Amino acid sequence: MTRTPDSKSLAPAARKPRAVGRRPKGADNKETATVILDAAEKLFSANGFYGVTVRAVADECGVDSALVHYYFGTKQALFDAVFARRTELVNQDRMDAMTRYEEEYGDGMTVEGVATAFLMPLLDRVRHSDPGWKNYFALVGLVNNSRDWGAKTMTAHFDPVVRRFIALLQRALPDAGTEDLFFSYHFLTGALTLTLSDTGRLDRLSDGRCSSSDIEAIAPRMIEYAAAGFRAVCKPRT
Amino acid sequence: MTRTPDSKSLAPAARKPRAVGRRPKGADNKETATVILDAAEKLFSANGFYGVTVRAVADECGVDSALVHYYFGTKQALFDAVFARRTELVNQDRMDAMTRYEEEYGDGMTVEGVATAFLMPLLDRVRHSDPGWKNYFALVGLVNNSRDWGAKTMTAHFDPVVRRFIALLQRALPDAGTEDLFFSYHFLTGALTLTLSDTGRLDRLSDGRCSSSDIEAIAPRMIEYAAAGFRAVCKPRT
DNA sequence: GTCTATAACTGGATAGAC
DNA sequence: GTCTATCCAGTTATAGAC
Repeated sequence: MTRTPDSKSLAPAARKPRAVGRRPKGADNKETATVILDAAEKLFSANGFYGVTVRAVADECGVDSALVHYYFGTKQALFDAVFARRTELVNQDRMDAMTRYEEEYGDGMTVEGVATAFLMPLLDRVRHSDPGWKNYFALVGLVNNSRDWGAKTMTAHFDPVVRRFIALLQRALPDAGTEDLFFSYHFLTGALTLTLSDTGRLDRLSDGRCSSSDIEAIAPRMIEYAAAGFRAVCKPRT
Repeated sequence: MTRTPDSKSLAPAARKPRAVGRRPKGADNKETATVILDAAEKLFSANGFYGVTVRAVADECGVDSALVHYYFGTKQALFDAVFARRTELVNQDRMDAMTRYEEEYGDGMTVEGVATAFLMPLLDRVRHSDPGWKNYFALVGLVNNSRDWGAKTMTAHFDPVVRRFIALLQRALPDAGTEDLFFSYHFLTGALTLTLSDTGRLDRLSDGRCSSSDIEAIAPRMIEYAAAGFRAVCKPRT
């Protein structure tokens, strides 16, 4: 991998020289397993499953590569652990937010309100939290656009929260056809996961005027855009 | 890679047993280079750059792995050739379509019209063409959601056509702020590239009622959705 | 729990016969 | 142009000392 530091920089970052001393203990002693997960999350989000070696993960966090196997077994299991760790947390929050919103507004729900409950627990974490969350979300964006295994992974982890979202939308837009709702959701999730991927493309394209990590600017626009889109597509058809 | 046919099927398809006879010549003699590009396109789109080996590409099309190096040099160069081959073609068509639209409608351009000129040359190829185009577009979807090198690759290949698109939108929506236009474009391209990725997720989520490869159903909705979204986000702000 | 050492194998790439 | 044979760096994973 380090054999092609050439042309397009498709290669992962050159591996750091093996950390000489061990990982410093004491003051900053997150559990070793957590340290490994954080490093793996960062690298997987940038280079995907195959673009990361167990050794690169170990070197990234100054831990011996045998320890990675000690804690997680296989590389695949490490990947799965990375993906699952934060998914549970954020999906629980999204479920709760949607439940609260439905209880409060009942038959007066709006597309904006439902979308806010669905999106904000997620976008809030991108906004305030440690870089670990950003890395995790970038990984979700990458997985969501990967054929076959990517879709299977998304389905396995996100179906319940998405079905709940669509059910609420159906109540907010009683005349909407089911297919229109699914397609509209598809457009929303594409916009969302591209934002989460935070590739820097928008930044470059706009000559720095806009950034895909500027959640303060993106969140209200995403909700406005999606709500208008849903209403346009999900109107009764002839 | 074939070492983990376990859990999540994150592993690429098990390699076929080496084709015994050589690739059949005569009747079906596409150029060898083309055959290799098609195979590489298919595998890269499913598994990304690192998830594909030169040997897997060679086996996929019944060609010797040394031949892949003979024609393309490095694996990186092969990837670049795959990406560039169809990009030129489709972008030329999109440029032409936007130019024709502008010439015909001038100051009477609509968001729907501009979006149609931008999107349809691309979506038309997904609809009617050989599976090679589908594989290529899935690869674009994957690259667009990859950090760093993905964004750089997109910028290098797609910036001119996107800047042209945004310039036309600015004429169709004279009151729009530049940032609102960029963010709205960002949402559109997220929806587009998720569709192109054709991961099968929408199909599964909707229990088969909708498919991300059903372009007849998606294209009009995508244009409706995006146009409504652009108008909602790009209105004059206070 | 952590490290060293190494087994067992896969990867990209090339030299050289035909 | 095409194939065989091979080099060797880098890969996952484990056994076993501390």
